[in-house]
Amino acid sequence: MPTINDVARAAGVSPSTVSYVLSGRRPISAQTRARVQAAIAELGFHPHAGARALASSKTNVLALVVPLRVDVNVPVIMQFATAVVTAARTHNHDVLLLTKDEGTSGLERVAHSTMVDALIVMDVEKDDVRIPALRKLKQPTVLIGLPGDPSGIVCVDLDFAAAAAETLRHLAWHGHRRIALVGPSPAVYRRGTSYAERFLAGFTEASAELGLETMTHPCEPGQEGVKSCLADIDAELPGVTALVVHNEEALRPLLDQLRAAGRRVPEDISVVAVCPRDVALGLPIPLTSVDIPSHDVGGLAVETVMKLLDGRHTESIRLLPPTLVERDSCARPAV
Amino acid sequence: MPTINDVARAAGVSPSTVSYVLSGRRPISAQTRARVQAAIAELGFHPHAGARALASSKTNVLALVVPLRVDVNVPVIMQFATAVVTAARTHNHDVLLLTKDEGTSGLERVAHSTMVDALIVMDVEKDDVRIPALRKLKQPTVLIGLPGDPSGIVCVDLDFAAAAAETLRHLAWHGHRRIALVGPSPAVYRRGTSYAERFLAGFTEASAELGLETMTHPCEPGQEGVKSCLADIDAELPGVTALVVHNEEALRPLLDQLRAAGRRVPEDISVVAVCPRDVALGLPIPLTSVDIPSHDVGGLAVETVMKLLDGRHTESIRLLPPTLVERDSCARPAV
DNA sequence: ATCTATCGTCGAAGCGCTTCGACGACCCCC
DNA sequence: GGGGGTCGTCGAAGCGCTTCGACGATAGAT
Repeated sequence: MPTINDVARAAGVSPSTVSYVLSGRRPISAQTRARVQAAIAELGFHPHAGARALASSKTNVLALVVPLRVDVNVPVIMQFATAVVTAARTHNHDVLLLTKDEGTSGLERVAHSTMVDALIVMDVEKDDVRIPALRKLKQPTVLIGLPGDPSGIVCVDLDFAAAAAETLRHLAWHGHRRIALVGPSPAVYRRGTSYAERFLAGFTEASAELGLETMTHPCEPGQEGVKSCLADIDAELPGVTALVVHNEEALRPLLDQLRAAGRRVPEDISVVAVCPRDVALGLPIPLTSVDIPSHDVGGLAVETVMKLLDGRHTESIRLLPPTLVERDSCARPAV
Repeated sequence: MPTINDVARAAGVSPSTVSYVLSGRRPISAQTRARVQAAIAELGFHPHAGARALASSKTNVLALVVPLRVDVNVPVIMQFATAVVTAARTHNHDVLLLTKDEGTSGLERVAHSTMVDALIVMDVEKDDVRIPALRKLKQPTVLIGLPGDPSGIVCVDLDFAAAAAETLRHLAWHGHRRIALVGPSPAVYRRGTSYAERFLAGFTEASAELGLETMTHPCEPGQEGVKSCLADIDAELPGVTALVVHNEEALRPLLDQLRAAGRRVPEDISVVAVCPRDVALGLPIPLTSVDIPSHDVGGLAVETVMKLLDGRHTESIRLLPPTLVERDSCARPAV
């Protein structure tokens, strides 16, 4: 492995000049720059990351903390991850992958040992124990999600409250008045996962504003969970003409159950989902849905991190506006 | 951030002594060690990763290259990734996440700049362009999968040929004689993805050994793909009593199609799948399957990398034996 | 023509750690 | 009781890079 000294010698300049060519932090004449670049190319020089980090206090590495719980949303997480990696690369950064189960100590480890310049943390909970630790780090942090007390930390996410309102507005516009929300599993609510609560709040509020008759119900996973959820809904709010489903796993069994019960979608009952685009498209009936834009959120997280690293200002909460895409699962209610 | 000098001063020893306490590479008296450890704890000292890497030429970081293609197997990849991260952590290593789309240059970048000690590469293809580049790196590499020419590189994977044999043996034991393989999509074969070919080869060979009447057919994704695949199978090998499905995405539509055609599983037709356990369990009928043990393969990859880093010898190809798990999708054929 | 900026380059210091050689102190054995 | 080990510790030399201050050269302003 050639070093910067080898390059300097080959180009007939001093090492610092090579460094300045690389970083552009001081003006270098065109001829010198060309000679240096030629030497770099010829020797196949790559600056030693550790040496660089030591001298500059910058690693050009981001930490990404992902949940490794298998129970939910694995593809979504993977989408986030690849979006983050891809976006980070456009800013000349790499990504160190951490799992949530390392907890607070994992964050402190990589931060204190200066392995990373900044952190992106997914799957934050309402009273996430990691938040206080993150506040103390010298590296900036961006959360994907919204904790109970976001003060001192920058957060990005989809605007789930707006997403809920959007689904109801769409259904109301189609003429629906009695609508039920099939929510995530009770475990998700128990964990205090913020997007669940924000969606719920948005749903309730928009329902009141639009003067709709609605109800909400969490939904356990599996065929059984969906079955009992639907039964509860029929009992509590008979004559429901539309369902808003904020639960990826329930989608497939839900469609199965409806079909088994002889209720056609969308003729007898409309369905609007909140899920990633490919899930909405991968079902027997392409679902009208508010897409969860993992890719965009991941990209936004990286952009925000970069802003912070540049010392630029940024709002402390950035919510992406939802977009509802019409597909085939929504119609006017049967009279 | 305290440095090793701060710790040394606090403990009343020299920096090198602190270093030896940390690394254990030279004997240190119990008292001194205790004093140093106390100082470390009190100051909250964490060695600077860059400085360490510079001085020791070790980063304690592994690169993991994942495909970011969305079309296949996302959950499996995520399982691999978390398995790798978890296993790496038990060896005191972290994981840098790279995407396959950075290609050869991404590998060279992280390797030449000494960001990582070793690489784990997923989704290798038969004539993977990255292989020659990997051979040239000074860092050891472990592939998950098997390229056409694995010479000079260590590979780990599930033994897909044995898995195929296992499915046929199981079906034959149940009394099945006419069996079709529903394979991955043609795109997978075209790409030269080794597990597809190895499974196919194992299937054909075991079929001959067991004297079965079999056929094989790739399967395009989606309901349509499955439909036409089943039609082809019925045309080419009428009276098939069992299907071996080596195609995760096809599983669900396949069960749908069979049901729609009034063929009950397992009474009218048996199905054995090759897929991750949770996929096999998540379907309407729990499927008898050879589980793809992402977790174990990921762990094995890390163990192998560690061996190589320690300079220990290891076989150049390590295939995990498959295990078939009986569930509810297999029965004796109707007479 | 003189003074002051700016440009382009160099040299040296230093980032925080590991590691090698050295050196007492101590123990064991003949 | 002197020679040869091992034990426990220190000092110093780097690892490869960035960055600061310095300095000659050139250019612009007066």
